Amino acid sequence: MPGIKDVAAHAGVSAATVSRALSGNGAVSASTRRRVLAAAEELGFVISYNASSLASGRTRNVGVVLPGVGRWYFAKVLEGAASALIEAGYDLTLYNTGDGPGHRESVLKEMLRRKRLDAVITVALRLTDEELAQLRAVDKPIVAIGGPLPGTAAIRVDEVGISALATGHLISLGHTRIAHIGGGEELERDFQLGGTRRTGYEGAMRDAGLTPEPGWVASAEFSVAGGFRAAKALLARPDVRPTAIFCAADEIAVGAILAARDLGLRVPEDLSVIGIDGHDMGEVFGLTTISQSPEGQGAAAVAAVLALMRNEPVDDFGFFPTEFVVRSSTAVPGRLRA
Amino acid sequence: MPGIKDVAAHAGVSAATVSRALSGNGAVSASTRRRVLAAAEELGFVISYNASSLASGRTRNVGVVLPGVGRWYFAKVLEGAASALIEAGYDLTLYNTGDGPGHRESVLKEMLRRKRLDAVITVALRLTDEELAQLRAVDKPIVAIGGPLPGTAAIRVDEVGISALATGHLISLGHTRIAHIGGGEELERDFQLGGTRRTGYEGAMRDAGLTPEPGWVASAEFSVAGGFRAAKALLARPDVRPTAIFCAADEIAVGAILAARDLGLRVPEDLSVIGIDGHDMGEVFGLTTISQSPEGQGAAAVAAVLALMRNEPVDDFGFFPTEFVVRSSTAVPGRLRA
DNA sequence: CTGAAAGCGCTTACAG
DNA sequence: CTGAAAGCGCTTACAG
Repeated sequence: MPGIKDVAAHAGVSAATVSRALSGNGAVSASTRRRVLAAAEELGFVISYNASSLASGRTRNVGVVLPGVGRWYFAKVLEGAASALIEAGYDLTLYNTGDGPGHRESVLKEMLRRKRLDAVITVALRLTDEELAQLRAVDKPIVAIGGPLPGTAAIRVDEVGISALATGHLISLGHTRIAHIGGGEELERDFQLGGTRRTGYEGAMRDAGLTPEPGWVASAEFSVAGGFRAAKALLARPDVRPTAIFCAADEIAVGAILAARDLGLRVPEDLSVIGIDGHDMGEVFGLTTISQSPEGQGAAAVAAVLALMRNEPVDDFGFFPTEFVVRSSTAVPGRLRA
Repeated sequence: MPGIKDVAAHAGVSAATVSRALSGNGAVSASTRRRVLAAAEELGFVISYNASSLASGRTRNVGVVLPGVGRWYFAKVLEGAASALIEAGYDLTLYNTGDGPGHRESVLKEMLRRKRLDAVITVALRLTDEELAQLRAVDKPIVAIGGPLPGTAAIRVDEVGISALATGHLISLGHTRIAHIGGGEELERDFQLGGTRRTGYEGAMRDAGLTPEPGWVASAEFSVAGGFRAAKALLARPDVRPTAIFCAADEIAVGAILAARDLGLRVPEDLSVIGIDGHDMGEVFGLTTISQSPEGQGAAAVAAVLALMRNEPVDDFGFFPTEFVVRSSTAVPGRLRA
């Protein structure tokens, strides 16, 4: 493997000049630069990031910390971040806090501090004060997606707002018997989505003067199976059956639609269902949802992190934009039909 | 940030001894080791991987190259690999060749050669000879999952065998009109799953003396929506309608089940459907499938890579085990019922 | 078992 | 614009 010295010899310049020509840091005459680039190309020179990092303190590597990659939302965020980082010439080191009891601790305590990172992007992570202090001690730019980290740049959608919007959509159609399926307890710790989305639902209900029946605020895993089970329970008793369900995630919503079909209920005639996400599966089910482009969130976090590394101010871009996608799973409730 | 010298001073030994005590390479007396560990702990010492890598040539970092993370299979493989790597104290650098035209090339040409990797795991990647040569030039252990890289350790399921098994299951139930939905063309380039799975299907059909109608071998995106569309087309003409479909992926199979329901066909009474994967969604749909544990494949690849790095021989473990999961989406065809 | 010293392959003031 | 030299923070023969 040729090193910078080989390139220098080949181009008839010093290693320092090669470094400057290749990195763009420092002035180099056009003709010298050309010679250096040609020599590097010819020899197939590839820089050693370790040496470069050690000498410069910059690593060209960004850490992405998330609670799992199996779930749709995380995978999409990761995809968006990976794409943006590769475009910018950065490596992506993946830290999965979710799988395994000690992993979360070892990620936060050790991995992140090994000085191999220029910046950190966290996804849907709620940190304890101690964990946050550890992260900050690294003194690198941090951008949080989803989970607001106090005092940190954040990419986040208006959870309460879109939840109220989704609930309001059902209300405006004439529904009064509206249930909600949110995230389960284990999810609360990190994701904290459940809480905020439920808040939006409850606010919209209250504002409309509606009171959910007991049991209408359920929780489920963020999965089709989770939604299926929760909706089955929710729809089991005909006397207190809701006419609409606002689900905190599209996968839950799909599960709810399947549960309804399973019980012989028609969607949307007998039951309206709305989700949040913009999951690819939504189209097949005609799912009305609020699309939140997780890929876009990942890319936005990368942009913010790159700006912070250049010491550019990151304007507080407010909430990440979402899109209301109306399909066929929501409609006027049956009893109001002509 | 304290360095190795600080620890050395604190423990009253040389930096060399600290290095040996902390890394385990080289002999250190028990009492010295204890003092060093105590000093490191007290100072909150965290090693600089860059410096360590530069000096030793080992990076404690494994690269994982895959064509995307959005698809279920990849996300699960990644999850399994990430978990196993963190357990072993390794970082995981993610390379996504899939998103963006130039990404594949830049990953293979540049990123992988930056000497920041101890080993590489590729997932479902079919490389050109040139790309393979580039990869090999890095001279690090390589383990391929799914996509067989000539001359490389590989984790792979018996694609042809399980496809024949799935098709055979339908045949043994009495089906003769069996269609197949495989992966689309764009998938072929990297995944090459479609091809081998179709081969298994065709072989089983031939062995049973069955000839598929024209149009019964369809292809789709590996997604619910893709399967839905392909199955809709497949089931459109009642005169040549199959009584069973073998789908190359569970997501396709779920799409097929939804398409059947949409057309008023009952599963399994009017149509049997079988998939491959073991997708979490399968249970809700009662999907019969062949489960292939992608997390397990990711973990197995990590185990192989770790062994190779220790210069241990990696036994050719044959095919990665799969599990036949019979649920309610497959049954004796309607016309044979009592 | 331990230490002094060279070296890993770059980057960057510093001087010209 | 360019080069010589020091240094980034470790590891590892080498010598004792």
